[in-house]
Amino acid sequence: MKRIKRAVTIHDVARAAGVSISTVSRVLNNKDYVAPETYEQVQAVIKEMGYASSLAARSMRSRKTGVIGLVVPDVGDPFQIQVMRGINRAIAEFDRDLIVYTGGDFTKEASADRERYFVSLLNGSITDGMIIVTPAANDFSSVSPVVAVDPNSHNSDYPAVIATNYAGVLEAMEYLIGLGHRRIGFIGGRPELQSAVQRLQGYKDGLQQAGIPVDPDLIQPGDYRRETGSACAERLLGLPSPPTAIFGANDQSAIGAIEAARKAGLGVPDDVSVVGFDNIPEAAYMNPGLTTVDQFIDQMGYVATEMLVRLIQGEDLDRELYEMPTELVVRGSCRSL
Amino acid sequence: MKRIKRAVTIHDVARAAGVSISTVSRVLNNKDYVAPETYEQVQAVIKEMGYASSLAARSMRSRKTGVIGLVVPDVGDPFQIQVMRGINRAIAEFDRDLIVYTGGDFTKEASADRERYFVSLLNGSITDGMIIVTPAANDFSSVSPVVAVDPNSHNSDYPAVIATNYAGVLEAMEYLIGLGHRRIGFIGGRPELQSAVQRLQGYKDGLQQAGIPVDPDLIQPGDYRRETGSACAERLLGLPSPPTAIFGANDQSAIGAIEAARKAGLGVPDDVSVVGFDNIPEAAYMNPGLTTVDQFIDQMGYVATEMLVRLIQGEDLDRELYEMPTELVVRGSCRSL
DNA sequence: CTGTTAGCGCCTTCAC
DNA sequence: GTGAAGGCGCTAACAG
Repeated sequence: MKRIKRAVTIHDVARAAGVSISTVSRVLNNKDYVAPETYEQVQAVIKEMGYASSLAARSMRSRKTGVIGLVVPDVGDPFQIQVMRGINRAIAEFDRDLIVYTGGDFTKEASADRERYFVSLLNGSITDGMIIVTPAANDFSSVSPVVAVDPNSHNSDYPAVIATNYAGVLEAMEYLIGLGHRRIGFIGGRPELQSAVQRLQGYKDGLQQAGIPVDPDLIQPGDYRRETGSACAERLLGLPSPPTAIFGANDQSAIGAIEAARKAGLGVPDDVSVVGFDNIPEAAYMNPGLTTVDQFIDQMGYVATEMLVRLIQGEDLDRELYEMPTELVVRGSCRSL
Repeated sequence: MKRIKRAVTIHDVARAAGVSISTVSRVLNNKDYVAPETYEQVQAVIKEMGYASSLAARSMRSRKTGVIGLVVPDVGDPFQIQVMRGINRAIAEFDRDLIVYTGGDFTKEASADRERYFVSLLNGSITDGMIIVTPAANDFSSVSPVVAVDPNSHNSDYPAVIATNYAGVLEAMEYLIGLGHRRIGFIGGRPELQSAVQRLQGYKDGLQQAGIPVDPDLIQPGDYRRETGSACAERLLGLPSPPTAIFGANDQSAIGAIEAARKAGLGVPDDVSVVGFDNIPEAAYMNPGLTTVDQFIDQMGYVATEMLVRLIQGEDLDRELYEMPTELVVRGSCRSL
């Protein structure tokens, strides 16, 4: 490993090239006119010395760094991975760099604090702007713009991208009810997120539109995680009058529900139908495939990045809230009664 | 959103609190003695103004930032996710911050360049040290330490953590051969990585130890990705004399192989036995469970972080190469002939 | 215990 | 075209 004793600075380059630091700075930034031969000269020295300008120093002088920050609660979560994919795509396209921060396993309170900490640590100093996925915190103080993906219920004043959760669930409920299901269980999401609230509402309204009363026993409080989904489904299936279908607020919950069903010796879709929300890649891999509501996750990441870049460039947004249309994807996890 | 017009600096705080900037700096860093009442005073102002010191400025002055950088080629890969989990655990324990960079879909050449770029961008300026997972590049020029997880074959001079790949594969081969398998296919990993080289060698030597000749047709060049594993397995199973067992250089390859087998109407383990390497969580979820070699991935991440922290603190390492012992985990994906 | 003074590495006027 | 000088926000001596 070529471990250099002391970092090579713009000074070193200038000295080696026999020019002043301003000239080096100029060739670095491709601004102002530099004599072609001087340019080549300096470039050669830079390459030879393996010089790279210090992000720290650079960002201190000029407000733009070209790097975007991303805060995700859990890198292991498929939803969040998909969002990252979309962001990565956009990052490449907009010629930015991406730095991501990810918390560990924290309580809701602790993650909110970590999010705030990271925003104030990075934003405006190292980072031109940040994207926060499913924020636990509901306010951030930051010089630079912040965009949320699937925002917290209490920070609707941030620019954000969110799916048409309500409409999506409604469509899926109609499908389920059309199949003849009347007792439909629901595994909720992280209640502090708008998506979770909207999906729950869609569930209730879907029932009501069909004239089916809402049974509180059929609504289990989840948190978008697979294990929790499994536990919720277990309770649902253990009810005196168990549901014939289960709606997971996201695919992870639904997958957990399927696991619970199998563990209880129940077949999907033969004994219980299951529907999810998200359309993560796993949903298609499964056997049978999971019927779910596609919310085009990676596109959400892309759009969020696009919005953030506009804000960074000082442009205005067409709309502060981008609503990603959803689409029901029917696979094999449901059957008609 | 509380968007502040201009970032509040240490100056603003000092002025508001009626003290000098050094005093503010002192309370910030909890160093030197500050009168308790002054301390409280300043803390109050800091909180009220929502002040956060600029990482950029801070890291420019003092060589320590407390943040560790991580470069992972693909955040969507389960192996890498597990490594990150381990790193996160260590980060919390050592009271550091973690910033991760992840490339998009690049060619090998391009990712090597991106890795180098990021190391020089961050290391020594924003970051105290970096961990590189499965590096494509084989050299980095950096002031601050770099530790690799599953290193490139050509940079064995970096501190690194790697599993006992050779021994692990050997053990699995003995198991397979003990089951009566003689024609065993092999799906290789990313050939530039030491792990891939060692695993291939283990495969060959395992065969030879049992007196089974190595058939080149049975060795397919993979790249640790599921899709590639699937394609390789398809070729293997299409051979005039197909293998009765397939060894995937990692679990992703093995899972891809299982998919390919199913697509070809073959049952696992009834028609083909499959073994993987890694023991990613998915391996246990599958049905049947995947027999694989556990390399305690998250522990690798933990150890790498531990090593890096020592290096950052100027301590010496007991050994430059930490070898994580592996362990065969037998599940249901193999059967005896 | 607290304030003053140098820079850290870089970009940006302003002269030449 | 190029160099010199100032300062970004902060910490680390050095005085008091």
